[in-house]
Formats: sequence, structure tokens, C-alpha cells
Amino acid sequence: MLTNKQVSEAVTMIGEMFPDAECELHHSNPFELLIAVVLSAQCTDALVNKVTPDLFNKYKTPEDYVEVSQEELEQDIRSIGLYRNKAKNIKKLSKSLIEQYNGEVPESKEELMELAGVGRKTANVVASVAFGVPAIAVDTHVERVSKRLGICRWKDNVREVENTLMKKVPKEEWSVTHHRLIFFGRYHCKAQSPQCPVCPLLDMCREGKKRMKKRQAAME
DNA sequence: AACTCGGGGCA
DNA sequence: TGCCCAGAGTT
Repeated sequence: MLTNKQVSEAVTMIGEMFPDAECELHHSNPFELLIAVVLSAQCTDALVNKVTPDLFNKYKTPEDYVEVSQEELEQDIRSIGLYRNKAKNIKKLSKSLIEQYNGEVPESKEELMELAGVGRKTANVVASVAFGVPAIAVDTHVERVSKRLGICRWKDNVREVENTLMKKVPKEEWSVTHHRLIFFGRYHCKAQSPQCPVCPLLDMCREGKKRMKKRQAAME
């Protein structure tokens, strides 16, 4: 397991690899971000960014989503997949916003997680990106790189990965940490093709060293 | 813990 | 054309 000092070194090095790591979803306010992150479940941000310009041009407020028919909303987000669930969740979530929060997006992770279609990851992204709440969103990228590097244990569940990251990274760096780990996982430490031979973190990476050793053995 | 929802993108 | 992508809800 990496020490706190090693984790902080790793995060710094990843920061140098991705100096402008930040939320890639198009949005201009907390409500749009919330919708974009809900839509992004189980699909790529790039795909979500293809539908949001038209979507946000058509729907400005929670009322707009409540008033539209389920079928019409489904058609508007059809290309991202899982569209029936997502359309249903967005209508339900919009209704909750109107009834419980005067049409505004709540700022706490706990309140966000009560909303339809909003789980741990989505709540953390919205809270941290839109409201500056300290949080580390653990998606599959963050989970994978945390396990490969040895920040946490292989058998840890999402909650444990999140807790370990929060323990090992100073609170004021949580938001940069989660964006950097996401970029690192998405573009470099990819699920099927980690770029170990050219990785600046190889020396401290548990999985990377194992893979390189295997590679070496295969060469001989 | 396992299962379901799903079309886009790439090889 | 088949595999990979990537969370939340339900049972």
C-alpha cells in the first residue's frame, strides 16, 4: 500500500501529465451539471456532450422537464443509451427539486443522493464541481487506478476506495485529485491497455511493475 | 452480490 | 459484427 506521501507524489505527477484536468461535461449552472452527470451514467462524457447543447437549449428549468412527456424526453436523449431510465429519473428528480428545494439544486452530498438517478458518484461530482464541497467522486477510472497503483486494496468496494482516498489526500486537494485520477484512468491507465512502459508512475505502481515483469518474461 | 438497463464507438 | 465503454436501482 502506498503511504500518504507516495499518494501525494503520485497525484502531483499525474497533475503534470494532465495540467488542465477538470470536469469535461458541458454546463453553465448547477442544474445543467446535475442533468449532465445523471445522463453520463454508464456512458462517456463525450457522448453526453453531443446531446446537451440541444437539450439545454430546449429545457431550461425543472418545470420544463416535468411538463414534457416521457416519450418526448426519451427521444431527446435516445442516443446515449439507458434512455428510458434516465428520462424517468430526470422527470422525477425535477419534481423533487420543485417540491423540496424551490427549484434549486441542493448543495450537500446527502441531499443530492436522495434524488432519483443520483448515486454516490453523481452526488460527489455535483457537490464538488458546482458547489466546491470537498468530495472525491469514485467512478470506474478512479477505482481502477487507485487499485493498480496501490493506493487502496484490490478487494475494496467503492465506499472503501473513497474513504482511503479521503484519508490519504489532504482535504483541500480532493477536488483536483478526483479530476486528475479520472483523466489518468481515462487517457493513460486505461482498463484494457494501461500505458505502463511510458508511465512516469511505474516505479511506485504495484500493478505496473507486475505487468512489466510479465512482459519481460514473455520477451525471453 | 447479482442482475438489468442500451446505444455509440472502435477494431 | 462483436466487444468495450461506464452507475444507479432493484431484488
